[in-house]
Amino acid sequence: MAYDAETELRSGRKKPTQNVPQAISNKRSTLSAADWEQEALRVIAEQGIAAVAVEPLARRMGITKGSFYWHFSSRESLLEQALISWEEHDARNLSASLGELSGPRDRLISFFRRVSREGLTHEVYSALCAAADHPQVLPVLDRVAARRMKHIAQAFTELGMDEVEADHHARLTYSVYLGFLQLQRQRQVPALSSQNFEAYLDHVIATLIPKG
Amino acid sequence: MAYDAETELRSGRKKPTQNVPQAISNKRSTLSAADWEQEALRVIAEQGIAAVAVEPLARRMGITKGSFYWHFSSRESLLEQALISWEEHDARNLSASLGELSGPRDRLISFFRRVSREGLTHEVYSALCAAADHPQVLPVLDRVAARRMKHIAQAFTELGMDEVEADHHARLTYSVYLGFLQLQRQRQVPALSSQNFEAYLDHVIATLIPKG
DNA sequence: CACTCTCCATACGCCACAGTATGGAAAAGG
DNA sequence: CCTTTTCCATACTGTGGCGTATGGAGAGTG
Repeated sequence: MAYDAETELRSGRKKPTQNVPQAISNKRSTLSAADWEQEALRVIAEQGIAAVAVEPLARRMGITKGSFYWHFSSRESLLEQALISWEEHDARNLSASLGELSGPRDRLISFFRRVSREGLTHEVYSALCAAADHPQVLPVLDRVAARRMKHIAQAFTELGMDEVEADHHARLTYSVYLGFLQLQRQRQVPALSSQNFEAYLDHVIATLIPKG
Repeated sequence: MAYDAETELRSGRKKPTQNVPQAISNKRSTLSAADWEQEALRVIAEQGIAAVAVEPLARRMGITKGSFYWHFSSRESLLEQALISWEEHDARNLSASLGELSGPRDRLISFFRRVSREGLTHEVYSALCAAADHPQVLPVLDRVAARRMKHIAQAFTELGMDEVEADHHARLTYSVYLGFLQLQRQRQVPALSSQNFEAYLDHVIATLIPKG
């Protein structure tokens, strides 16, 4: 696995420690646009898109708006950049998973298991799903979902389904994933590490993935 | 079916037509708290919870805040009342569907088919799911999901599953429903009336519901 | 050393919305 | 008919965020 929760979003440069009592003063003395993007993605994962506000974000980073508007023209452009960055990362994740496993059944199982790894990526995705009405988010969501479902449908085709059935089954499978994310946001799902979760996952796999 | 998109939210009393150029001036000359609640639910369905703001809502109803703060102590209490009202309505829907169909398989199929009817109820639910992080919404979501999943698990039990398996399958089935709502919000789902949708629905039923 | 360019702090104006205060019109009750 | 109660309009304060203007410190460069 090339990415996990730790390395997903490289932890970035921090600020120059001026008068902020945080213990994380290190690295560079100046911020880059990428730093703002990564912090925005963290906020999205933690509190959703609506929480991505310039001034609170700046406070969170121990800095002021002055910096932000030097790197970005507006809040909107930050979102745009952050979303692009995240989407590219997600696309890399997907093709990476394609390369590492050969069998279609393994790839499908890995798709579900991936939920418990890559925490931040899925938290961001979950938050984005919650903002599907946002004009900047919707196209990203569409592309990501389409990519993933195509990936899944391909696997089902390899398992012997015809194209129409594979498409339906891919949509169904992906819906299960989306529904799981929703239930997870409601904390109505067993802990990812519990054995109850493992039992559920086995049930899902047994129901959705033909025994190859 | 006791409720459909038209009668779900009874269209309520409107305002006294003072200087607002709308064509819907009728009925009572004074508003009730219930009118505010219903309008709030419509806004939730259309634009999500965040769009439920006092002044915009008042403008939408052709009235001013003065009215609102006579009926409610705060925006928060409006949300509280509206959510309670919706939850009660949804609970009635559920038990109504329990009464009208006898076989468990029919009840499960009807659960999915119900999505295309009861438009407003599901639009509200979909919008609430998108705001699962909201402290007032979360408990409502929990209760509603729990009720529905219990209902579904009961049907699967009647179809011969043991309790654990029925619970897992109910969670899985409900996840499919939730995922469908998500894809619907992204407009990545065939139109509810299309034959493509019917084909997908057949696939879902064939995959998830044991042939009794 | 002076000069420029990079990055950030500070202060400002603007707007949207929450909630309050108060008065007034119209219906209800006597 | 007069009074009380119900319901709403208007005007106000306060808060929080967006975007702008401007100046200043620090590093890099001649």
